Amino acid sequence: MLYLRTELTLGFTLIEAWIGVAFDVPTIFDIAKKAGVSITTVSRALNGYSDVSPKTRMRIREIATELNYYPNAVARSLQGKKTNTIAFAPLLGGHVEARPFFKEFMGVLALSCYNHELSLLVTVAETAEDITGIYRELAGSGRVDGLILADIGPRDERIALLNEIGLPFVAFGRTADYEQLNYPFVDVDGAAGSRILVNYLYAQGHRRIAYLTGPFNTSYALYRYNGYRQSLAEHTLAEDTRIVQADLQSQEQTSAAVARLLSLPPAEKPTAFVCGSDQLAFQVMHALRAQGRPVGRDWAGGQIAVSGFDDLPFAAYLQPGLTTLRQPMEETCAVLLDLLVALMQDKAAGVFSTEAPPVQLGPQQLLLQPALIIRESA
Amino acid sequence: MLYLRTELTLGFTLIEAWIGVAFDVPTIFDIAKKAGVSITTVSRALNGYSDVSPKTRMRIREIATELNYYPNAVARSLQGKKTNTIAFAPLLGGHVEARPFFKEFMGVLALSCYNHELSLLVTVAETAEDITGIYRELAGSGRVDGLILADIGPRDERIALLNEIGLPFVAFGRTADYEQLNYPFVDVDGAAGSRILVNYLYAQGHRRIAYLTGPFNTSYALYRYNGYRQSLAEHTLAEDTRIVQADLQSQEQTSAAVARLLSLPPAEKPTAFVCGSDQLAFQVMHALRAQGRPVGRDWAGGQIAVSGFDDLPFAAYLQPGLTTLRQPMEETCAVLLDLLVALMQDKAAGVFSTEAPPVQLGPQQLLLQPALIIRESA
DNA sequence: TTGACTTTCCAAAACGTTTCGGATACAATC
DNA sequence: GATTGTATCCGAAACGTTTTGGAAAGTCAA
Repeated sequence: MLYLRTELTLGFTLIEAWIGVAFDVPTIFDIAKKAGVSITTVSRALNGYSDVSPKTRMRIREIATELNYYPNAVARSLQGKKTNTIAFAPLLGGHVEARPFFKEFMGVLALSCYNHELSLLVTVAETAEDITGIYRELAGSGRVDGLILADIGPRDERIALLNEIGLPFVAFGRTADYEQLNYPFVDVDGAAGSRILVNYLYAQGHRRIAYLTGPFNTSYALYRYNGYRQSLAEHTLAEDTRIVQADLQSQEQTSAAVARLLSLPPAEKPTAFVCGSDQLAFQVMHALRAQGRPVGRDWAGGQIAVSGFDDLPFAAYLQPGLTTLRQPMEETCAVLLDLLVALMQDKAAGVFSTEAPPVQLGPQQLLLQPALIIRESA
Repeated sequence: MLYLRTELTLGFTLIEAWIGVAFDVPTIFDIAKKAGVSITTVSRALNGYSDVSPKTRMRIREIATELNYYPNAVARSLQGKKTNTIAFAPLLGGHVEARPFFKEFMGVLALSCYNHELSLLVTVAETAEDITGIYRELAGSGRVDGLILADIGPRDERIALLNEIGLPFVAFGRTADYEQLNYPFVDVDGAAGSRILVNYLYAQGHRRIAYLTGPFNTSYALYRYNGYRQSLAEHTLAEDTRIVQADLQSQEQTSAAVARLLSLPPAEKPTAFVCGSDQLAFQVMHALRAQGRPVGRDWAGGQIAVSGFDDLPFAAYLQPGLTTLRQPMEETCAVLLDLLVALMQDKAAGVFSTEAPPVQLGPQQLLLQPALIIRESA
């Protein structure tokens, strides 16, 4: 379509508008005609095959640029070639606004795709039923070469589905049975992160450490929680010092949970609030502020220590700055794509474009380490 | 590909691995063969044409679901049908981490695409040269039906390019010459927003209002700044009360700018810091905190008022909560897609899926209004 | 002069759909 | 019995590439 500026008169009003005019995108045929060769030769010239003379190749190249020719990616993929596109099909139960991590991840993934010379096709699904059709269509349609999974649950029927379909994929996160099902994934060690954090709090003198978390339908939430439990056990803190508020899904629920914890008798009241995600920590700090309770490291002086997990860019701007565990997001996405690209080329994953090689759990299962970022909140 | 679990022996190590096995995705031919009809009939049955008997249609449908058939989207688009996919090709000069709004926008856009039953193809570009090739390829390849533009500059060569190429697009934001070039866009009225805000500050008694902004290479930054200027003029505040720090691109630069403003003699020192974006407001508050200056509404009492623009979800979590202008992001994306969908169908944009109809500047040019969100920071 | 080899090119098939222009069979009408 | 109409189906072309399996022409050695 070529758009032309024109003037239309409607009654008394003069309207300027762009009028669409049919306009042909040049194809390989146009080049062949202009160069006086066959389309085969054009194709092979443009794709760098050796069986075309330098002169012809040059001429074809010139005509191609002159005509603003770009090969039709759709025709190319139909023919069986790679699309250099991967899909990201997150499973969003409704509100994204409540899920800053999703946006963060997608942003970093998009940039990482750019570095890997890939396009990213985002197809949002809401329910698990949707996802089946979406994955099957994605596989059958040849629009993408691979798939990035996120929001992995402790048991996740999606990986069995994808194995059945045969679409190359890499999961961000792992199921509980990852050792049996040898599928490719990259995960950040949530349990290790929680242990590092609890050790740190223990060293600061904390003995009653509360844990706040969202629902356990994603396995990262479980791993993080388990790390907390393990660390308490290592420090031989009794079972009943485990003070947990789970399934927090809104500011209201979080505020209520915080109020409940604060109303415990002095001997049971926690001095530190460990949160399963930064988002939750934001809500917790919001609630504490609303109740006039100071947040900080000085628990003996009545402050309450708060920590998060993720290190969203925003965590640094909070007042006080949020002590949290950094998920190496860029590194994660880079490794995710390294793995996926290798899989799409049917190669074993070898070199990774990250500084430190990740821990290898299985042949295609990688674990990255979170880092404790100490700010003022704990 | 069908993946099978097997055991491989490498030296002494026993490795379990998934072995890829060629596996056929069913096509329209498979269904035709199984149903004993032609592929034409299958196609027409599945697409709801009337020239196929109810019995045949039913049988074909059953076989299709039994075989897990999904039509190949690539073949379909090659044939000239719609792809139900739009592209988002932002122009990122490097760091995304410094651009929370980009991630926010993309997240909301992805969800809005879901509501419009569209897929979103994200192709990040870094330089303006990249973008030419990307747009042309997108247009020629038939992978997408339309395009969403963002980060519009005061003069933006991309819209001329797209008009030449003939790919339907809608811009988020507008160039300075939008009245001459009658291209479709949706924008949020930055100038109006700034005026509302400055009026509010004026009513609060502020007379020396500083303005801090990033570079003026995007036109939203210019519109917002112009609104500030206009509002100062309306209140007959002299030109020399304009205290502007522009081209702020990092925390360091922002901190330096804040220090400069704070070091002005008492008669010139601003009582309010108006920031061109939330991101910048975060940095300003960070700097003020580092210098021990309290942020808030009580300027007579020595507090400094700080405001932002965007209302990122995070603005509410700041301490004190950030007073800012809300960009109606969901509404913007919805209207953007309404407009684009209409354009892709060669129809004039009519009904919008938003509550209040947006202001119409031109035939396909819409302006949404930001809303002042008053929190504690100003 | 022949055969072998190299260089350069191309026709046709294939990828999986949709669509155009009939074709067939049967019923209804004159 | 011929004509018209209707319901149901199908063959073949088209979309724009890549790839396969040669073909033609030229070069070189024997």
